[in-house]
Amino acid sequence: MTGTEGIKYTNQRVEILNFIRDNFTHPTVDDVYEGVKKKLTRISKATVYQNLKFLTNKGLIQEVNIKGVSRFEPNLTPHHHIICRNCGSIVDFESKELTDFSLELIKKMKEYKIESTNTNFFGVCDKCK
Amino acid sequence: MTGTEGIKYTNQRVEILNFIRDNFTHPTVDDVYEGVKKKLTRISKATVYQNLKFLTNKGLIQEVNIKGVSRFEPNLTPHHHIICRNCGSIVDFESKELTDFSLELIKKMKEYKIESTNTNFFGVCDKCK
DNA sequence: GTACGTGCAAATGATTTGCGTTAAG
DNA sequence: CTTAACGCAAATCATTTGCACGTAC
Repeated sequence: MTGTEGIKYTNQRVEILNFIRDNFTHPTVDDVYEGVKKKLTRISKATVYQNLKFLTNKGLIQEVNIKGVSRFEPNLTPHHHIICRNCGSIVDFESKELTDFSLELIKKMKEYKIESTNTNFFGVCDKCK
Repeated sequence: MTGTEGIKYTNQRVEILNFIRDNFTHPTVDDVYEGVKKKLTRISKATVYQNLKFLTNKGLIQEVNIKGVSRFEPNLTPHHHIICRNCGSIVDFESKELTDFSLELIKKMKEYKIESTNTNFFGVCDKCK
């Protein structure tokens, strides 16, 4: 893993990182706080904020903003999201095909140097149908 | 235009709506407030918030959240966004081809009833290159 | 005339910051 | 030992709400 040199692995930081790595539900700041607090009862929310920013900057986790809410995920590879407008659940949608198609299409826009792309799908999940 | 019956067209509401209809830069709440204040100097920010929500609910404008910031746009048709990571500029990218491709692809996910889709492109614009 | 909208100030909620203390390397 | 991280409380910033007054229809 690159960028991991010189990181102080405090208990708090490790628990936050592990929590996100074990969670594919795209937890919010509060989700992370509540989850980590079960092990580290004295952790403060400021520490959670600080570490989520830190880990994101280090590229160890990724931040996604969905409908104005910050969420965090361990999946660092290019992918897409399917979002249920009823229950708010979010699942990853891996499709290199879609990523490639999007990037190919955007090449026509010569004014831009595009670096990444992602597609959001909004609809209703199985449970909510 | 549907849904426009029974709307009280106050000065404030009309100016806010016109401001967004004339602006294709995806203004934030503050951008709208500053812009409309030039004509209606006594308008309050609460009124701007209330009307942006109101107009969005009525389907007269659309809200997009980009990197955690709420923005508003007059473009009601399905489209995509190109975002410069340097200057933050956002431009619309019309591509029925991409929308259709995305929707076709997602049909394989039988668990979901997808209603809409949109793609964000991140990169560097001409000026910032 | 009535219901809805407005402006203002206060309330709420999310996130950041300052600072004295603690712990990783 | 030294520097970065922690916990806590206060500060900041975005957004919402309560209410007395104003205005569209």
